[in-house]
Amino acid sequence: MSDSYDRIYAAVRRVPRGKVATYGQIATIAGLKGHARQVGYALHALKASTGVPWQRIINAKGMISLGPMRGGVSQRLLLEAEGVTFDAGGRVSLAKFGWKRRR
DNA sequence: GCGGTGACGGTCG
DNA sequence: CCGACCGCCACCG
Repeated sequence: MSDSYDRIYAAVRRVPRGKVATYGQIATIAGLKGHARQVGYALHALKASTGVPWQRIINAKGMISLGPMRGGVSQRLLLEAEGVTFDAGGRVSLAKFGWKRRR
């Protein structure tokens, strides 16, 4: 396990329930500013039983980056279970659910 | 060690 | 508002 991944996971854990964060935001918090892709890799390599709320991480468009058959559907259900709503286009309102990091 | 790929982001049209 | 292009960089074969 690399320290970078650990930081990413730590950043993801800071996202409160019912809120969502973008890859770029997580990357910044993790100290990997501009390396949003690495965040994606880190989460993809993440196992289900790690306790990391990976479902709260979405792209800048407010949409689920995962393909529908790659777990995206599951992610959406998890978010809706937390109170996050999706519009007709399958997008989340970042203005309402976007997490504003506090320190 | 090289080249292609990707859970992305920002800009341009 | 939405789609297309380019840029960045770590990971995998």
